[in-house]
Amino acid sequence: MTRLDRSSHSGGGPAKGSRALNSLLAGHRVAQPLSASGSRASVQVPGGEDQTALSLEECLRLLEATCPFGENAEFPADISSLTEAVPSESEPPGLQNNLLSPLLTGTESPFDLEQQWQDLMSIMEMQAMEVNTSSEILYNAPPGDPLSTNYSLAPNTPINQNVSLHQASLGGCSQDFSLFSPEVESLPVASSSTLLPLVPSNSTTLNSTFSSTNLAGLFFPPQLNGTANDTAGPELPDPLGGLLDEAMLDEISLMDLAIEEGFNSVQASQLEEEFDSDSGLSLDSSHSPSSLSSSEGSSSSSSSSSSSSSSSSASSSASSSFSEEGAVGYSSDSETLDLEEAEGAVGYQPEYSKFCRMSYQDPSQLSCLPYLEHVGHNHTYNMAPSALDSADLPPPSSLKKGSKEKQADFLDKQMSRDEHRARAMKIPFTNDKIINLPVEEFNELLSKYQLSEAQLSLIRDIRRRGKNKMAAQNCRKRKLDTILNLERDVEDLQRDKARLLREKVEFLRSLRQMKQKVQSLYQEVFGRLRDENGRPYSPSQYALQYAGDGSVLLIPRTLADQQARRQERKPKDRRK
DNA sequence: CCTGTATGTCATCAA
DNA sequence: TATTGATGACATACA
Repeated sequence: MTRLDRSSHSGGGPAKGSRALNSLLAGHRVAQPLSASGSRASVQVPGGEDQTALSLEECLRLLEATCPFGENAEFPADISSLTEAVPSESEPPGLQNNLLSPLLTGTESPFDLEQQWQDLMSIMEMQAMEVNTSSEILYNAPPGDPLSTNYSLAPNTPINQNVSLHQASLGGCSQDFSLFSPEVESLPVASSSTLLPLVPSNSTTLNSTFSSTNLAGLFFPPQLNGTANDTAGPELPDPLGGLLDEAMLDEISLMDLAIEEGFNSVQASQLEEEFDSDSGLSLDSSHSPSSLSSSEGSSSSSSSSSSSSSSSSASSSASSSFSEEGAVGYSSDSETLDLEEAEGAVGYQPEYSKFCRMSYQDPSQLSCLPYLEHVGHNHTYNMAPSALDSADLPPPSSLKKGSKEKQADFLDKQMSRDEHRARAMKIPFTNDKIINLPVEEFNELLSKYQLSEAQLSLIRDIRRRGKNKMAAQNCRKRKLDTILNLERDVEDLQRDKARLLREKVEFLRSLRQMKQKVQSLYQEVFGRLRDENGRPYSPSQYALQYAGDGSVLLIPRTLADQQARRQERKPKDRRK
């Protein structure tokens, strides 16, 4: 938000006195030559007298450049009442349709700026939904609402001490940001660059919307305009004004903070409503890491987990399965095979299984699996499962028996049910081979042996189950990864949302500052105007208005309001 | 005992 | 058509 910061400090507060005003204006020095019309800014009284009280042109250009918002919709009350009071015939020539043109002429293509503004507006519109509740409240706030109070307290506002500036500064400014935009685009003022983001998106409507702008109506309090105040029409809702409430801005900032820094319980409660629509996925930051770690480890540590679980399980289960299947002894070859089976049962990763197959060809490689090292010394799984089941291992003759028993138990625990079945059915090769060999090799292997139908059926089941087991593990891993990715996406989106909200708050803050600045400048300019008798003009009777040729006109409020009202109608007619 | 988690298994579909 | 992978559903073991 550097640009906003720059914009905010570039203007500073309204200056008092000509010197201060000049310095203030110098701060907004317009680098670009005057618009095509080149006419000097002038203050015109409808009577025709041309009273250039001061360099209004620059002042008002500054005003425009400083406040790219607002439209004639600002003060329907003033407009409507004044329109009724003043006949249109009294319009001074050149007042219509040329209120802004000088400021627009010579304007360079503002498309890129417009694009920026459009982007901003789209973001704000999207997010306006989220703050709608509070916004609506503020939109409909009565004239004496906190907002009006807030803005009536604008610093250095000599004219409107007792005036509520709610309408002037808020009512319409947020309604249409296009009001002053042309200046911003056309004037390469140092400060203008800081305002670029606020350039309106629709430059084509600038002339129409701006031409009728009644600056007095914008910035002078209804209290000063007796008739207008009484006949105030329905206020147009201000889509942004409500957002400017300081409390709400702070709230949003807090929410953003909460979002960015993770959701603790308190913050989560604050944001509960905000993120109610989130998916059922747990967004708890504390949850994510744990779930992530668990999932990450699900595959990599599957072997250890399975081994630990099986080891912790009672050996009775293994021995019972042995008793069920009641197979008999294995050859020494089958011992090695069993070792592999144990591996196959534990190793879930396909790579691991392949490695196990290699280890079959070179059993010494088993040593790389620490928990299988002592398996190599276990000779008990040569015994029939029934023998193991009955716990009648070699006669209780020596201490070795105990260790062998343990090893046998350990191995049994490593064996899957299919491995036990395979052993029971005297399947002459490892489950790992059964499962992982390619079809051709698998069929080749089967053809080498004379296998019974039951054995073949078991082998096929083992292969099917083994493959499905790995598939299930992969499937679960994928599922976890998907969930994790989704959670990450949600977090990213929440971060983006928080960032956008933060930007929105900054924009609104900047906007409010600019509104105050424009208001002060207007009052400064108006307050320096003097009539032929050297007396100041009454804000209740006169208003400043842009003319299309770049001049600034001092016109009766009634007339200005009438014009504003007329301009207000035009868009509606067009819509029809 | 209940509950949540991890894992294996089956059924099914699709490639 | 057989094989294989993916996945939902269920069962089981376990903490």
